[in-house]
Amino acid sequence: MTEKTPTVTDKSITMQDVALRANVSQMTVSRALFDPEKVSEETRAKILRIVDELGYVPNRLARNFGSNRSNVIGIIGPDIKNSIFAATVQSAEEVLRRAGYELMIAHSGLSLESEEALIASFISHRVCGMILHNTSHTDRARQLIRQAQIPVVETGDLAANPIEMTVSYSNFDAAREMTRFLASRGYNVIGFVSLSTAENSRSRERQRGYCAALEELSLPYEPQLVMEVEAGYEGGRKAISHLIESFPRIDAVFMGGDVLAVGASLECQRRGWPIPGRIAIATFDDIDILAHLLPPLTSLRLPREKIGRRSAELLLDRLSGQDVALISENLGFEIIERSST
Amino acid sequence: MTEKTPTVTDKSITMQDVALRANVSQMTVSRALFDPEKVSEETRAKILRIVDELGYVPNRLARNFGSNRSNVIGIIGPDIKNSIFAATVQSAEEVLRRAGYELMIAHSGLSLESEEALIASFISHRVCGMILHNTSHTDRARQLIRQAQIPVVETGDLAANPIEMTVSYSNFDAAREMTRFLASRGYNVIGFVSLSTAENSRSRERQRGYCAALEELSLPYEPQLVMEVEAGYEGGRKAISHLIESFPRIDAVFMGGDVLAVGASLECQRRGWPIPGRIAIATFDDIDILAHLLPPLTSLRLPREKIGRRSAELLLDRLSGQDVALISENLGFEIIERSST
DNA sequence: TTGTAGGCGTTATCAC
DNA sequence: GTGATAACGCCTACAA
Repeated sequence: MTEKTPTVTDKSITMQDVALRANVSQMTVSRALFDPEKVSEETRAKILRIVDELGYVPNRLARNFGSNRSNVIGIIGPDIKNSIFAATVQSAEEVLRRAGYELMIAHSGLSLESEEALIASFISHRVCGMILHNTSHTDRARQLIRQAQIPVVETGDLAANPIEMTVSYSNFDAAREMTRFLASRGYNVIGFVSLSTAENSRSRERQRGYCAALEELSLPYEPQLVMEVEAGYEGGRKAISHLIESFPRIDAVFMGGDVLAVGASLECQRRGWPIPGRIAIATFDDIDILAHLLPPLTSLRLPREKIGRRSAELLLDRLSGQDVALISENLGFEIIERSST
Repeated sequence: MTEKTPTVTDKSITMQDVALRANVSQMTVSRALFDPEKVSEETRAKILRIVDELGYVPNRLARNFGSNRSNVIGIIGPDIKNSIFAATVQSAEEVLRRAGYELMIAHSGLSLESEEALIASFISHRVCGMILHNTSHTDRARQLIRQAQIPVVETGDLAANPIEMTVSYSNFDAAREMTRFLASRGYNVIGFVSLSTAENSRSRERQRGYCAALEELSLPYEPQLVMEVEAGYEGGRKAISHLIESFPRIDAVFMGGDVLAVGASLECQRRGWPIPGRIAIATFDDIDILAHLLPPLTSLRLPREKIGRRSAELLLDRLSGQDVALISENLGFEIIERSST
């Protein structure tokens, strides 16, 4: 058996291997690859050719370790399947990868302890930055981040007490505006449905916004009009049935979550309750389906993609040395009025 | 200003720091943490106490580098927002994290070249394994993986030519079965709608399955009954309108994608076309909403979570030394019959 | 433009 | 059970 192809070696190729073949020092190979202006045209060409021949791939682990700075950014959210978080991850990833960074991902459920453990894990990996889709953290989590001295962007809500940078819309403002919008359209017995406010600070803020608007509008707060349900279409269906049956005067409902709203809409259709004739429906997060429902649902368009993009950009700014202290970027929202109100 | 708290140090705490405080060598600290049986009860306790006091966090970068084996697994899919991929990521992450691994994530669109670049990037990070939500790859991508000698699981479809391990259901089989199912219910002018088969091998396999079933059933293949549309609800809506108007004899349609099916269902409602009276609808991927539509849609339940879980488990098996060569795990699917057929 | 020396924080290996 | 020492593959800093 002739050996036309080199025998398979177990160890991967290093810069040293390239250097030997090119008759240069290992440092010159390093420069040719990552600091090309500092190497003569000629040697660089030779080195690149050999790199290609050998199929050399730089060892990022060694690079990051040696230079004491990684190109990995960590991102933590409650649930990867969650549409806002998924959009954030995707758009952040696009920006970061183009700039040469990698993304480490983890989900924490809604547990702050779990988030803390994930943060610790990321920091032990020496991530050079983090995006947290959450604005409440354990004390130790905050301390870990401070100690690690890495840039962090919080999203999911405008952090009241940001660690450093926060990029979001305000759940409170958005809910408040939408409630006011419903009132401006003549509805005055407005229900509010969300996920558990005890577990989820975003739901809590939305509920607060709803309450604040009622107060401003001098509308009475009716405890029976405020519900918390389990996630899922079923939750939305049950909620609207319950509201209509237990509080027949209700004329509008503001669903604090997209899936809940779709469930509610479908339940109304099934029951033959006209929207908005019997009840108007408005909701958070303008997911695509809302425009196709019968009738299309009025909703809050959140800057999903932009949140990820801006978060990434701010991280990059900080990583390139810009020493901007506390940043709070309110990306706002938009009320999309459709025929459900 | 008295110094009650130690001055902030820029550099993070190392094993050496712990070792000095504990009056042991740095190696003993390493053992106390990661090989505890090899250290006396007494010294271990002392070391752990000091680790805690100092808030020492092991440097994973250094560990991975020093041991020449990382605890990071890479995962690449077409689109993080895609429901099947998101479920795969989430369930894989749960299994892997429990075993002490991290996840690096990237999305490739549908471009094989882009996937290749991402694979190269992951390999340069010395990921210890990969999950690819795709079964077609460039030659160089395959070569990179072979050369890196890391375990890889392919998902998204049962790979015809697996690199090593593949965990999925068969898109071909599933489409074939569903088409046969529709025929068994008495429908015999069955349309098929999917995303672009040129760009997406999964769509292609689904279309092939549909065609194969027609042939087995001796039903004629009508080119006008087979459509490819853009992703989104709008695509599904346009497709069903077009099919019904241009081929009125149609009595059922098999939507090769969940969003398309929802769009089609909503369009039928809007048009007043009874389902299944005017046209029956069946679809891929039993997303939650299908059960709540009017009428609920018959669909293929895919083992979404299980795909991620099993992929992760197989990787872990391989990483713990089990040298199983080619594995192809067909996780199957299930037809969920609802009133739309 | 190129090279040399030293170090990054850990693990592997061998000695005590 | 514990310690010393040499890697690991690259980058920083300085020298030629």
